[in-house]
Amino acid sequence: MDKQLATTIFESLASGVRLDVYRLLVKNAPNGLVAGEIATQLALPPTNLSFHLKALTQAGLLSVVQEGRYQRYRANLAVMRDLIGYLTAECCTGHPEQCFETDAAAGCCDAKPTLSSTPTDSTS
Amino acid sequence: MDKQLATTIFESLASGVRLDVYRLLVKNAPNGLVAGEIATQLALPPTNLSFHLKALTQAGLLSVVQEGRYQRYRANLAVMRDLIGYLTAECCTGHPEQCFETDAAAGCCDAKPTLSSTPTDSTS
DNA sequence: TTGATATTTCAATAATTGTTGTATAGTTGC
DNA sequence: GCAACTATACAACAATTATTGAAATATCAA
Repeated sequence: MDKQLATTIFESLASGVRLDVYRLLVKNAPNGLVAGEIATQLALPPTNLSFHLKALTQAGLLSVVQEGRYQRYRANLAVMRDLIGYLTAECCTGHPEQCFETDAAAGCCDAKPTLSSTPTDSTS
Repeated sequence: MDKQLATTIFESLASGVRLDVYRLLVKNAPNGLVAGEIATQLALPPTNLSFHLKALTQAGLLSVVQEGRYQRYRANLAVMRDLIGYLTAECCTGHPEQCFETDAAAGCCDAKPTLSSTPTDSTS
């Protein structure tokens, strides 16, 4: 994970449409969905969906395989895991006691609710 | 965390400049830095930095307090934690065995390297 | 007060991104 | 071969975002 890739990934998720697409595929992991199913569920014109699927795929967030005349898209969860690592890897240098309490992504499947509402200190 | 906020946060990080700023402040949590220090470290014109700081702050990723004639910016780690939860909360419905292995954000401070191929690059 | 410092706001411009319709390419089944 | 279906590529236009310098606001120090 380098800066260029991280920026590309954030750009990919910085659109309501693409965020919907990505989350839909996270929810439907690991089977994924074919393009037409995504278009139907999100009520998007195929041209526009294709534009956004391309962006997500080029960022590495999705992978795609051909199945006959269909294209099946899947969320690439490992990339998200690496992105989170990139954001948090250097945090709080010299002050570990102030860090994330996380557990964070463990909210997935392990369903540890320890994090959802606990505020750290706060400034606001 | 709703879709609008998540999109705003991703937009905030979808710029090389803002990603640099945010990571610099994560690294310098919890003390934060004043605007001039950020400008110096990242070699940015103050006008441009102010533009990006405003975007990050409005997204909730940073908080700011006035210290005399300085403005001190800090990364709001709780927001990032919630964002990660938003992305992963519904993943793999019905197929938990295919999920994130994470641990992910625990890379912070706990420094469990179990998850990533490449830990960091750290050059901005 | 005056002058220096720190940061933001404003306005103009440059650059990028999103959406849509039409056209194209590949797959299936007859 | 042909026609129907799935999806992507291209082109035009609309909309948004990034960058910069000049001016404004606020604080500090004498």
